[in-house]
Amino acid sequence: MTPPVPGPRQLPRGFFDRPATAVAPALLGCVISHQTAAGMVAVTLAEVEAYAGESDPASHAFRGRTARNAVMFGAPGHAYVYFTYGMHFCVNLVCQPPGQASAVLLRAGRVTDGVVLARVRRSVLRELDLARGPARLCEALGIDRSQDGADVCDPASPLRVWAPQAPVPAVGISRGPRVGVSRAADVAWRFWITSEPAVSAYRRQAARRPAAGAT
DNA sequence: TTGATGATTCGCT
DNA sequence: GCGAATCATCAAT
Repeated sequence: MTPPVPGPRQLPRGFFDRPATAVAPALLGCVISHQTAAGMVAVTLAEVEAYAGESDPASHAFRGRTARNAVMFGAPGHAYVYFTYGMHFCVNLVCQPPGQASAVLLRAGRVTDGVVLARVRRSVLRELDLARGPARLCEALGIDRSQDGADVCDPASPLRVWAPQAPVPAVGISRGPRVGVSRAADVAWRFWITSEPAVSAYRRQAARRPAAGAT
């Protein structure tokens, strides 16, 4: 007989072909998986941030297209991976049609498959901390610059994203200002699952320069 | 070519 | 709570 519950469904490209602020909350509860020679690790997303693109002062795309952010200007459903602070990687999922550089930063989640491998990569004891933070999430999944541009909608891709087993109800989602950004720090484009402990701690970035003309 | 900075994390006080 | 680690990227020279 057919199983009562179908297997996980990979998210179609159309899912990402809309504004980042719409994609971000919809990604909560979804699963990102990375298959490598060492094995498979999957993370159920608990916290994300939306970046609107060239109109968003906090986005890497704010100053226009460069070699680093080129993937964000491309087709939706691709991974934008960048290197920062001289030692960390962070991963985004590109939204909207080519030419519109919006994306969703994957900030935190719970490792739901491949815990043993994730633990080896992260060398931390607490399971809750394996993917709690954008750079930690990348390290647990084994994501680096070689995944920049990966198509997460391709069934043959090592990096894929799956629909949640059960959708997260809207009432279970919280939102607030984005972490670590000094510009556009007032918009509430960070989304997380309220009841989920595997969410990164919020730290406000010291304002570099108040908007021109401020006191 | 040079200099400043960062969508962070970790360890120490 | 504070600062070091550590370097790709980008604006200015």
